[in-house]
Amino acid sequence: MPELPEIEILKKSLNQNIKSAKITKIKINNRNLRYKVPININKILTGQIIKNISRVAKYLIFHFNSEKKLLIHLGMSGTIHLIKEKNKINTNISFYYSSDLPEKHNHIEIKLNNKLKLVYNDPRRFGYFKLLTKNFINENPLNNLGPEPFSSSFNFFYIKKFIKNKKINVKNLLMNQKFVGGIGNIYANEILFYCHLNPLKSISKLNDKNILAIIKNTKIVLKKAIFFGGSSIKNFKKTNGKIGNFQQKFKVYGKQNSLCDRIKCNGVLKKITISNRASFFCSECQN
DNA sequence: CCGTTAACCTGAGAGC
DNA sequence: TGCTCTCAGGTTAACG
Repeated sequence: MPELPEIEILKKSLNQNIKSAKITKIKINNRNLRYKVPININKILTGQIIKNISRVAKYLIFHFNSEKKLLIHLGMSGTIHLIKEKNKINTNISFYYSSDLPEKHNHIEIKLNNKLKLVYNDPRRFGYFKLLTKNFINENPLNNLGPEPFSSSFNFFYIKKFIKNKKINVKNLLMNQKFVGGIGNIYANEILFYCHLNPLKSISKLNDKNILAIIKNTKIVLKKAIFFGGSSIKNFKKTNGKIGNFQQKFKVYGKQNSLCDRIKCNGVLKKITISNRASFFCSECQN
């Protein structure tokens, strides 16, 4: 569920609260995430000082005072909570809005030397922890990602080349992490609305104007979402005590049967399924 | 190689 | 109240 904007917000919150903290102990309650949590993670990371936390696409990367790195992907339902050790009172940082730490599915607990404990909660267990060391550089999932949406390498010529001889629709293109990193189902739908593009449109029929619109609106939508603190649906997400508010700005996601927001368009938003994912669009102004 | 589908999981909500 | 069914912000193995 978390896409680029939500991970970006989470990254900022974590840097504000646990940068330069030292890991004193890691407790694994359940190793069975998408991939098994490394059994030696406690031994490898205990004593490490968190130098910085960065984001690439939908991945969080913990950097330490050594070559080691910890990669975290939240999958569909992963959340990170920082709680105070002694009284278990929450700090204001958790991916979801919740006044308490959930009782179930707290799979990994990382104790820090600043009286805080980072807890990884993930009911569906689609997320995972991966250690990156020199020896495993070839297993780095980041190697398979396309450019960051805000980077200069996500440009007209790159897209021209990427879509050449490919035969998929534009929605699947945006969600393909090898094409561009960080866009998921919500933002793919929203970006296509801003582009006036039907999600089913074949990428072989995209003209130059369409490509430029994709580049421009991808940046606009993601930046706007970050500005509003990400999207919080169902369970609300906190970022330093505030929930994300971008869901209030949705133009199409989850809004089937509503009227199109665009001025001078009287279309009714539709919901269809594309590659097993819900897709929302206005059939009047997205062509 | 390419594109599509099913599978991995649990929980919330709808409908009966 | 409780059962069954569907759906969910992601990724990828397996298949044709």
